[in-house]
Amino acid sequence: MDSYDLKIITFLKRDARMKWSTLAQHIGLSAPAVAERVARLQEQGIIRQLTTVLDPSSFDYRLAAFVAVSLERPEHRAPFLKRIQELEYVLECHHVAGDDDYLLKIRCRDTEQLDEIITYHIKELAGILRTKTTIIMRTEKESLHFPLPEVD
Amino acid sequence: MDSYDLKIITFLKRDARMKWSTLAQHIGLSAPAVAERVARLQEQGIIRQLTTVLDPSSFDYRLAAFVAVSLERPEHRAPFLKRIQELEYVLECHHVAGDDDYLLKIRCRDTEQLDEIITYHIKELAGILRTKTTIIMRTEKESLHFPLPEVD
DNA sequence: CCTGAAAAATACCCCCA
DNA sequence: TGGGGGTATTTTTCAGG
Repeated sequence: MDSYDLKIITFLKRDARMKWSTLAQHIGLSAPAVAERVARLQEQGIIRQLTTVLDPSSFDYRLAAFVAVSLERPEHRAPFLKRIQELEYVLECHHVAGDDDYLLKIRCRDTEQLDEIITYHIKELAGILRTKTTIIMRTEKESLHFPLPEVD
Repeated sequence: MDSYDLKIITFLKRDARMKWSTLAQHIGLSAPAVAERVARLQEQGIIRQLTTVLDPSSFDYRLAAFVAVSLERPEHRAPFLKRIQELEYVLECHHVAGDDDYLLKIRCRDTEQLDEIITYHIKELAGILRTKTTIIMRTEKESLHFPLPEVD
């Protein structure tokens, strides 16, 4: 990955549909070269996906929450993680250090739906010691993009 | 927003660069109609952005952490939020209910850099009562995409 | 990685329901 | 108002160097 790749990525972060030809002009390569590099970056997994970020409130997702989960014993892990992958409302699941084992980020319609998800889809599993729910009242910043090395 | 829009969004989530013509074929509209709808969805803010998701480890981001922050008094909020917007390593900032005031998600190189960010860029501010750092050891799931209503 | 030609997709027009 | 169709133009793709 060289500085051309970095420049390409920088532009594609802002607009994933930018035309190869205009992108090529900006960075000083030909369009085929740019297309080839992007294909390679995708194959290498450096670019995970070119995707669409939607506005949650437009789809009636008005609630977000973090839910900390503690498991009783290690053997409860596998079924828990399987369930987490199935639950579409659970957007993130991180194994964390500290008092609790996992920290989930959940997005759903309202508190009633959150209650349903936690009570009937998570706590219902064997080996859930406890859950600790933290409601998000306002999201002040939500970025996908960590800083990239500067080029030029 | 009708079922055509939902179908369009569903495809664009998977591939933001999908050609209007192929997308149009899939959902049963003409290419110009699809292009027009996507432009409208962007104007309305339903589509926030067409962007690129990168692999953090490819860019030497090996550490992620949640940092809970408590502020002394409400007047410390504005400068805190301003600083948060400036700090590129802070990807998310949520105002939460409960013991702490804000929950940040930070992505950086290693623990030393995390220490530097917390100590010299966050704790350094006036009115920071305390911070509580939770290291993410493994991310089991990390999705941008909440479930959309089914169509057809 | 570039050039150049073939193929494809897009944008813009007007027409229609 | 919102979608279809046709055509000029742009863009992408693919070959060869």
